[in-house]
Amino acid sequence: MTKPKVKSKSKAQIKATAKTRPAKSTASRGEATRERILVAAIEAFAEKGYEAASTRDIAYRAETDQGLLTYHYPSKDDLWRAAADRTFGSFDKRMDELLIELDHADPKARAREFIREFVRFSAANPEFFRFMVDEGNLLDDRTKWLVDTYLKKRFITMKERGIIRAAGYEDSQAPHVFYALIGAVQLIFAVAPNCKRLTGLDPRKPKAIEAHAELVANLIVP
Amino acid sequence: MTKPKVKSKSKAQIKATAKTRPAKSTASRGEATRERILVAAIEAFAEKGYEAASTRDIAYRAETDQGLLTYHYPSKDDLWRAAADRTFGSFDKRMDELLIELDHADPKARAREFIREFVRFSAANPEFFRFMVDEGNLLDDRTKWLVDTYLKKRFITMKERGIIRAAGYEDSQAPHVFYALIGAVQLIFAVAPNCKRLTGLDPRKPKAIEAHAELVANLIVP
DNA sequence: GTCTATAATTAGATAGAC
DNA sequence: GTCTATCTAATTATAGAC
Repeated sequence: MTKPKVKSKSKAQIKATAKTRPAKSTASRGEATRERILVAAIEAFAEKGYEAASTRDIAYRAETDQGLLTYHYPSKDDLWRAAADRTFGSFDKRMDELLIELDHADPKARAREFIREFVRFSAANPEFFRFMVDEGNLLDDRTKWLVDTYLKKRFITMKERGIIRAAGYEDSQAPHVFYALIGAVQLIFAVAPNCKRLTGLDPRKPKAIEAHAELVANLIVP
Repeated sequence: MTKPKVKSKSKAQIKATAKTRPAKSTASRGEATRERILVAAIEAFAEKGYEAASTRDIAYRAETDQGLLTYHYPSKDDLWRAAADRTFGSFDKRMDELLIELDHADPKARAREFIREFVRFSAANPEFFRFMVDEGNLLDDRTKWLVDTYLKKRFITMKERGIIRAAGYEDSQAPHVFYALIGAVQLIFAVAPNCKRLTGLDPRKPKAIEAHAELVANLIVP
């Protein structure tokens, strides 16, 4: 639990509050540790990318040590896959819910609201973009896994649910629309500190999120 | 010049061809080595990010060794700054030329052609995006330097040369337009192998580049 | 200018005490 | 389940021969 040389955000002493409650079973204590490690891993991988994120730093962020991290996740690759599973799994869940909610709207209104909600979700979960870009330019095992396990499903759904056509494009343009949409929506949140320094606008503020949602919805579905 | 354990692309034996020509001065030989190292560094930093790219691998890609790399660039940070200077410097140069070329066009046509040429340049130089995203989410010294030295100038130019207003937006929306445009234009090229596997379309092909240019120009300036 | 050898750190993975 | 200690390998930076 010693702080590694590489600096990372200081954390509130989670364990301090846990001590005030009656002791839980060792099993659920383990589950809680496992969860803290996973949350810390998502944060670290999103911040620095796979190679640059260290398991020592992740363990430190999770208020534990590297030995215990290895107990819960035998290898760094296992930990990355668990982190990606959580990130893309919750994204999938939200998008599927959303498509059901919007089932009765007319195609154009549905496409616009889908995009707006996609912006809101991306602002709250900027790690999605970092995982995708970090694993986008080299076709290693992790990249292939990410594409085959999660992105393919999303790409197909966008076509089948008519988001592409509702926005006024042919299905043959789907690849261009797909990446243009994700880039237009997510880049600003993925480089939020950069944006703040460059423009003075902090894109994480609620007003900025809504402004971005409106702008991108107008871009894609005028 | 020994190959590092971490694999990278194999290179043609540049030195072999150099041997067939009359010997050049040691000064210009050094310049050539310096240049090969810089090109290799841009490639490696764009592929893997600052931390994950190793100076040994960069030296190997440049057909030399880590000792000589350190002779030309005393520290990894120096090398990164030289690589970023080259990348953003040539981008600045092209964009400034372009604005002069388009000086006599009407505002809307100018904005559209500016975007199209921005797409073409981004396809040929995908490293721009990786540098920006890699240094976007943490406000370290390199990020601040990048924003203050290069991005600020581009952001101001886009407003002053009327690209924002010509596209039909208020200057107050400039931050949103700026990042939405860059994301919509560049993501697809930055994750080209990902796009190829996901959609079957290789965005690096000339036809795909033109299709993307047309689509994004229509998005931003309908 | 070039390259080999090496020092000082840090990395992921493992062993074992409690 | 938790944590300390340690192994092996990779990292940046440096020293010095040629």
